[in-house]
Amino acid sequence: MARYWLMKTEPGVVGIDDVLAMPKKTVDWWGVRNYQARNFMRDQMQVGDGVLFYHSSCPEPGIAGLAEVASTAYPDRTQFDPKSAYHDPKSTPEQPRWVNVDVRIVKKTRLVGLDELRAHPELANMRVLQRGNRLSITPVDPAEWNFIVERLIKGRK
DNA sequence: GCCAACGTTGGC
DNA sequence: GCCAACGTTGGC
Repeated sequence: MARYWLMKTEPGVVGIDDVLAMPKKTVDWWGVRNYQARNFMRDQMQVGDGVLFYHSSCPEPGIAGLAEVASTAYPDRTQFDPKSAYHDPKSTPEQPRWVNVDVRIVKKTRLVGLDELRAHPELANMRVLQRGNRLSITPVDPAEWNFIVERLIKGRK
């Protein structure tokens, strides 16, 4: 059964326009260094799962588009690169610690900002709206996904 | 720049 | 295994 996720990225590093410019509009979701987020990718994500592509740490935080999981998890290339800020000296190709999936943009949408998300009681339980939330990948309820896609994206302007 | 939240580290 | 200190995230 398909699942739904919200995945955060900093548009100053890799934003939705950067991914649209890539071959197949697909990016490897490198750089996750949190075990809970890693485990979501490793243990639960399946090709075709829905993704809310979220911009964070930027002037306009919010959902910037719809995407989908385009691969199962495989080792994150940056963990082996000594020059990368994401290098993990304790990780080896034989026993990689960090993985990522590929994410493909389905469509860029208008920016659905945090304030707008907060305005709807139907979305009040979303992890991304909770105070102090830091987890970069969070599951999204089917009802929340449907509300956002049907009411906030397709249903408006 | 502030600070809440929380994951990670390391001494014991 | 505990837990204080430290580091990071991310909205404001």
